[in-house]
Amino acid sequence: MDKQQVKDTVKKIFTEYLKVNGHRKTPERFAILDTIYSIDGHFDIDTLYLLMVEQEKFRVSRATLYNTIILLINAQLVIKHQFGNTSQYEKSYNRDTHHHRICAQCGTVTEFQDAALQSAIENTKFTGFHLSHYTLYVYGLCAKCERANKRKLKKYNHKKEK
Amino acid sequence: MDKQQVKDTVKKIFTEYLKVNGHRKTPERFAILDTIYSIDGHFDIDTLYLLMVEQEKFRVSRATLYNTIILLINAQLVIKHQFGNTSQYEKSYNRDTHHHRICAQCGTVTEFQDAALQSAIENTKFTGFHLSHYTLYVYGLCAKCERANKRKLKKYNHKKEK
DNA sequence: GTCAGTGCAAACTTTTTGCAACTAC
DNA sequence: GTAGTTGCAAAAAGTTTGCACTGAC
Repeated sequence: MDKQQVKDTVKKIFTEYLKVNGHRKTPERFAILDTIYSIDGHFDIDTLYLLMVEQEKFRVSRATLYNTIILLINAQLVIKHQFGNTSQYEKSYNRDTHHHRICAQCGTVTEFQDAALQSAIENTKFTGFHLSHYTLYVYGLCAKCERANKRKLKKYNHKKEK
Repeated sequence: MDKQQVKDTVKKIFTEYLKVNGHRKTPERFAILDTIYSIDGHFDIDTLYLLMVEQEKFRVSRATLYNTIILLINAQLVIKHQFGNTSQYEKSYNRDTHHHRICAQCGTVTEFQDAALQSAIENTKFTGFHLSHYTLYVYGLCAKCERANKRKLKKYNHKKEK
């Protein structure tokens, strides 16, 4: 599915969501949805705000972005991450499944894919819960930080032996 | 392992961590570690602060809690979650593996366990990354919200037919 | 004695809220 | 016309920072 097709589809889904839930179909809301589906990867509210101002497609306030993104999350068109201290968002429709590997020490986040892992999660049965998506955050030490720690330990042991 | 044994062990691990990294062994730090390992489940900084004030064991400032918890995370004795807008923490040493099921609509978080899922994650091979722990957040609709949405949809379709 | 660590308050950042103006229905 | 939505600014909530004081080494 190409980008424009995805945009058309999510617009349809959002329109239906708004109708069913008695919300108005404002131009701001569709401009926000369109902009989000132009972004690859993660973004935060401020980035989205600046991007929309920059593109001059449609000027919206931060408050409206916060309001609208809640609707999009409920409509299952956007998912929310919370790495670090600002909320990160990403489109969720027609997006490849991926997991996040986070260094507990330096905070670097990298994406990875793993078919076995994916099917294990997707085959998990839930009762009284209708699965829509999931986020797996794997924490550990990246190679760089692990080396740094080993150096520290070595230095300390060396001192102790003196 | 009983609670006191766990506390003793983590105290030893933390002491070693402080030594290796050239940090001081202050009474505040050990009081914080001890309090955290008395808490079952999640907590946020404010809850921890109030708990320590209440217990009158050791009065520490919020700033010290923030400072210390970063050390504990680096020492891999505490893990950080970010549901909602406040950071949540939990002890990580000798804690049962569990996953989190989150309702995308009402935000309710429940823990669950699944052996197949756990082994799939733990058997995933990483190169250049030393796994320490992971968090799996499964999002979806809880039974309650799903029912609510179906009612809304029905109401809407009913209206449309008129 | 020295300097890392602490407490306090102020600053900063992100998100939420109140209210008047606007507009989709 | 009317109620939901928007923009703006103020407020709230969580976290970080600066600085003087304290205490671990």
